[in-house]
Amino acid sequence: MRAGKEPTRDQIELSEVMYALSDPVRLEIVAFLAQRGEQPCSTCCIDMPKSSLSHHYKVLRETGVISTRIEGTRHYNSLRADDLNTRFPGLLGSVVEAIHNRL
Amino acid sequence: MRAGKEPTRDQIELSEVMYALSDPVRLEIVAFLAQRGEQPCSTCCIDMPKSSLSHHYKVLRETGVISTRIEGTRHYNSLRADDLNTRFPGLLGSVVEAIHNRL
DNA sequence: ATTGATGTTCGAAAGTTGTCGAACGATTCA
DNA sequence: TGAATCGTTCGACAACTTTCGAACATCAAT
Repeated sequence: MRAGKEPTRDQIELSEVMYALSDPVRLEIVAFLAQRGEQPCSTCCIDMPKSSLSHHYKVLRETGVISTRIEGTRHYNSLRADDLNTRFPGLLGSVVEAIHNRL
Repeated sequence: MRAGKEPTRDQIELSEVMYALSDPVRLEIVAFLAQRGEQPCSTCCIDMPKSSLSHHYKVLRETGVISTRIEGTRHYNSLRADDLNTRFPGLLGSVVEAIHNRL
């Protein structure tokens, strides 16, 4: 997996983004952020230990799918929609649509 | 990973497709098939042992990304574009475009 | 029949991933 | 200061992936 923190736009790799989106929990997070916009980790109520959830946020962050802004004790996450659309036009949109269309 | 052979259209899962597309070798194969259409394994000249390549084709097949038609000694592979577009509109197109746009 | 061409399958080795509890760090509030 | 909140990090473990050589299966052509 990617090493550093948040990659720059140019550093975002297709294969890594695909990998980040290959886990149901992470897809859930992406769908949540797509629908609600910037949100702290805690508002996405997935029944899972904090450490597991933090792991998934980390993967999304380090692959360039989300960005995290720290404010006080809260970590606000948001999709890097602009960066992703610039790099891979249409990809994020079709993924989000696919998540919402699933049964 | 998925168990059986080729999944039916309804059985294709977003997370599994994303996983299949999270490997550079497999992205290469997908780009190749998108450009050239149905092709036997051997025409996609990726420098790798047969067994490794076969593994990647297997992943693509079992996740529903490609379909394999056997004719004589050749195994012709093609993208399941219709099935993927029905299930996840726009996804395959944006992925293929992204692969071609990469440096 | 033998050989050659295409791919698959098997088994092993090395690396990666997801999950979880426990410990930690930073911030806020009483 | 003390306690609560919000998340991260660490270490461990089981499960899964990637890679590869070797063996195998199937078909075609000699």
